[in-house]
Amino acid sequence: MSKPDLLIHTAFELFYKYGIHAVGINRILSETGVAKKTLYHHFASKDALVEAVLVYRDQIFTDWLTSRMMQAGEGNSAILALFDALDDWFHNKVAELLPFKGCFFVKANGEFSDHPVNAICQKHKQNLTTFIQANVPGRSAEVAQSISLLKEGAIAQAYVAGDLEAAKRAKVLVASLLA
Amino acid sequence: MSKPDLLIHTAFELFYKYGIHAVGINRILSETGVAKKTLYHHFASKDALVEAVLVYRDQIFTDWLTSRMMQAGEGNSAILALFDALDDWFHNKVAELLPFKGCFFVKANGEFSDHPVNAICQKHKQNLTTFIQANVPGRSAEVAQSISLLKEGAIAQAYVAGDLEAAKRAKVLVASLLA
DNA sequence: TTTAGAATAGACAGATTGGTCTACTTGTGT
DNA sequence: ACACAAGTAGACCAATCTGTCTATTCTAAA
Repeated sequence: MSKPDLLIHTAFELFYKYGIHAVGINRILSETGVAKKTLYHHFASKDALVEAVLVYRDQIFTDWLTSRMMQAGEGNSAILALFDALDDWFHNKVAELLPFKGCFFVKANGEFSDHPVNAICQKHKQNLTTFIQANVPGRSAEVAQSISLLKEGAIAQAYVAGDLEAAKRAKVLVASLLA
Repeated sequence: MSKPDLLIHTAFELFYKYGIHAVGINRILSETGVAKKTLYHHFASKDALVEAVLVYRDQIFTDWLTSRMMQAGEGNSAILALFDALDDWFHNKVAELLPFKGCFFVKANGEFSDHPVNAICQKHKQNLTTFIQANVPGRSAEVAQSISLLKEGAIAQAYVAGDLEAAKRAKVLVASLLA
């Protein structure tokens, strides 16, 4: 793996587990074995690394979720598959997402205020909502927002309250919404 | 206002806006005008202050939400009132909660890992779910969890995605759940 | 009026932060 | 064989972090 990729990968692991402000550059360096000069050769600042990490996670997560949905077909089956996918995530059955620790974008967004990070997080959520919308009867933006709400609720409830069955609950609610 | 209360109040404002790790002790001191010695006279450490802030917010928030619910009566009306209350919060109509910046407990929880803070945040969510449960037909724990899920989803969606009408969407879903 | 606790300012300590820099070693493509 | 980019270790910097401490003042109750 290239040095930039290694840094991004390791930084994500640490940021996701411990929080972004709680993890210093030096810790990322000592865990990767990469020299400080090399990090600053590839990234202008810690902020730049943070943004690269968000882009990386956006790609991994969005690819995974959309492929799980499309694999199930189109329309309602795709929507229902979304919640089956979440359920797998909560129960740590998805290796590529790493052990479940909530939504990285919600966490990152909460650590910054009036910062480029906030825009990246909002965009990530918007993109997913748009993808959902394409699979909703009549492509209704309203319905897509409601489904996103259920998705966010399931993730938050699973993480903060420790309700690992939250995705199944949300699936029931989404089924009645689509009916 | 007593010094400890002043410190807690100001610390909450800053933590809520900028994040806990992003705000240093010195900033809280300079904004309050309180001496450092005084802070450490009342709180053993920054961690102790953080925990006091969480307890403070728990009280303010829970008191506000439960009183809004009970004010509307019992049972289904209380549940529906919960989402009307959220809607007011999102639109900054609730002075005592300060300008809406998402759920403080979700944010705080995301900044710590295997730390007393996590237990406090989980407890806060559990307490609210228990209160909801008391107003649910048949006192079903399952239904209460689903309503909590909708509540969390509305807050996350309103904050991260900027969907300020999320509470109204959640209210529609909860109505169908109760029907 | 005495006295104890709460408050003050702010110097100080030791650790850690993000970031720069020098001097050197590698690896790769021409 | 040569040149250039990417990598190395780690010293160093200024700023900031949490937390301690001294020396002094305020305030309220006995």
